[in-house]
Amino acid sequence: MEDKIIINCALPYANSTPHIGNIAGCYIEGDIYNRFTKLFGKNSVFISGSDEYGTPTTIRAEKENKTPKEIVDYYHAEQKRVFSSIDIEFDYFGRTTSENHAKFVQEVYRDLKNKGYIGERLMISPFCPTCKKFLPDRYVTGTCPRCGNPTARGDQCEECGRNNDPQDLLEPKCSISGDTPEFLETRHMFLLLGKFQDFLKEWIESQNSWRPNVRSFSLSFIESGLKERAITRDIEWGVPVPEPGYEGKRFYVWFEALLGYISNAQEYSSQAGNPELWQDFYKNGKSYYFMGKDNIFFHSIMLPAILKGYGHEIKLPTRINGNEYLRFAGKKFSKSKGIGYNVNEILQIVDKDSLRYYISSILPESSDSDFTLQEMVGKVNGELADKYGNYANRVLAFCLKKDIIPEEDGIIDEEDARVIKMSESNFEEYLKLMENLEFRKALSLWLELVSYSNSYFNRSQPWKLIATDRSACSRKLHISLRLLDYCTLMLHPFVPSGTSRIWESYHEGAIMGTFDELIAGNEKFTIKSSEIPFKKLEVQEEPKNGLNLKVGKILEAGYHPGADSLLLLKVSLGERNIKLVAGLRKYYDPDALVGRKIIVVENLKWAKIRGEESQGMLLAAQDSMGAHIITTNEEEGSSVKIGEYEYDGEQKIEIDDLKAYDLRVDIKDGHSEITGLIGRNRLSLNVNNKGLLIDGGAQDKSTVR
RNA sequence: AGCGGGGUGGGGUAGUUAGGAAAUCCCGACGGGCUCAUAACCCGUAGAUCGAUGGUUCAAAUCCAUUCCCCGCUACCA
Repeated sequence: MEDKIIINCALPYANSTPHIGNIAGCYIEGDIYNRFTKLFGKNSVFISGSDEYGTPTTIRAEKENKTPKEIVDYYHAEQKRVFSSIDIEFDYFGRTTSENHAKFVQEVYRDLKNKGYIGERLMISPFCPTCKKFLPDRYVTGTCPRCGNPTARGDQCEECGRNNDPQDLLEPKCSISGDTPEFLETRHMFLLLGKFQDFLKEWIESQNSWRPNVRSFSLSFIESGLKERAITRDIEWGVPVPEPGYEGKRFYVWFEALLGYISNAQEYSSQAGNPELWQDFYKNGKSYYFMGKDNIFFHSIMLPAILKGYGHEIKLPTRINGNEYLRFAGKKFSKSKGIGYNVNEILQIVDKDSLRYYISSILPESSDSDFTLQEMVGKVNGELADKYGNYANRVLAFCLKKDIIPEEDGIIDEEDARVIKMSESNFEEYLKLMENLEFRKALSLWLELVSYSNSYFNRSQPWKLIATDRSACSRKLHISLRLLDYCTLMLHPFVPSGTSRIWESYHEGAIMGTFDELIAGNEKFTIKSSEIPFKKLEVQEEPKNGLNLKVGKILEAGYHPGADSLLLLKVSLGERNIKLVAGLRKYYDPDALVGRKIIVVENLKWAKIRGEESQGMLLAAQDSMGAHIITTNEEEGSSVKIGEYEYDGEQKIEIDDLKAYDLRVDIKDGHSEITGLIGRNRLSLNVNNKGLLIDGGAQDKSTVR
């Protein structure tokens, strides 16, 4: 009997719009695999849903003066809309605030409790007498015991990064009422994870098909010992705990959300008119889970422990597919810092097919990968539009224009036989890779076949054959179209819309049914039209220099009182003086710096470093010998250009923005210069057309910052 | 500085888990072909001592050690 397959994607948290990093790290892979399994005749369902409980939702609701329900309603709808805007089609996209979900979570909880996998423990938690409730750690503020920051939070101090317990804070306050919380005992239920330690170890060790990163991460986690974990909290927004005395408590999100996979599948089954359907999948089938690497622990350890404890014949995950991160031009995608695009924004630049193609070709399967507009344009135009799109168009347009019907004529020459064999073996290999979730490799195999198809068409020269041997011409075109069939179906899971368009332009039906049926039905083609299937992208960015670099002269230098690697400098920029903090203490004596000319990044956001304000930053080259300040003989206050580009910006920049310019030392023919990137060009920094100097010299390719 | 991930032709990458003859593919450069097609496609050429050093081995991009550099997160980075 054919395997049943359930495909799950980590439930997205219902408080934001997914960005490209989320899509690439999880959802698009699920969608690709789902489309693949369906196209190749497997019985699969693709399920996810929004994760709607938890403290971040409460916080957001308070900030926006809304109820948590209003927040999650909005984002649930938003997420559905965003996924469908890029053809990510779930069979069911549910939500953890459903009644059924709560019922199922409580059922699993009772079962685990009865079997002795859950124990009650006493904890000490901050309780606000004014608000009359226990406070989440982050709702407690106070003075950090390490650095003295008076606005540290109960979970972490933003100033020194220390991870706190709320009890550690001096003069703790409730961040809502401002009153001093009491530390009271409170009871909570704990999942006794340790009971599963040996089982999990053995189970994970036997999972040979898992990616190495997932397997080794999980094993090393188990190696360090599994501790019991609280599964309830003193909060209001969550699934109620069916336990006397727990009326004011709720399940902690991670425990409850993991069960969403099954509760969503149950809801899907009911909706499909067969409430027991989900059992087919979870008891007799395979289950695939797609997620980002930050979620591996929950899926490879928590979920299996819960399912194992619960039993009821539910099978443990078949594959846990943890992905690395997709970065945007080298930086982590971040809404709050405005790095990268969310899906809505990127769709104003590219169409969904191009976006899906590009993301598929750089999926962060085994290591972090970079999303850049430039590379996207290159790949989409060169591969999707030029090679594949143009191939479809050139074959179809030829047939239409010359009014020739591609048909077999019973003859197969040596060349044809070789091509057919090649396409078949390429396809077999593709199937193996797809089944093993190696999507990037599968896609590069596809590209190989596209090139091969173009090559065959070139060698066949149908434009000549049509005059000399119409029958052979028709046969060659027929084979060309069969190659197009393979290319189109292989690409279909990745780029569903565009491939459907192409398919329908030369077949009677749509891409419906299984691969075998589709291929078998193609003894004859009915060419209806030929259009350019993929438009080329035109994304151009005017290169500009947003770095305001000025020559400065050090007036005073001294030690930073509160840090052992920092210096404090007073610097003249000509018309005014500024204060700088510099990490040079290990390499420079303050006295030796006074009077030196330096290069200052003038439009850097001011920042407080260990209590001292830094109103810019000086440039220094860093190599294995240490730090070397960048200097010049020109007047203080002079501007530094990158190539011919003068400063052209108004905004203050973040320190991370410097990385885009990739300032570094370049040594050519014995001469050192400082260079930076403007657009694609690496240009040298100069003041009044004179190059910059490096104090003491530095090694080639040293980073300047 | 701590943790994690990497250094492979001009750029981007595959190959490293199980060491083995000529190191993969895409872009770019150069030369050629074709004219059906989206100035597209196809063929060919050049270009890499696989970061460095040392070791194991008949054999190392691949294993071991040391080291340098880069990136991400964190930070006494600014």
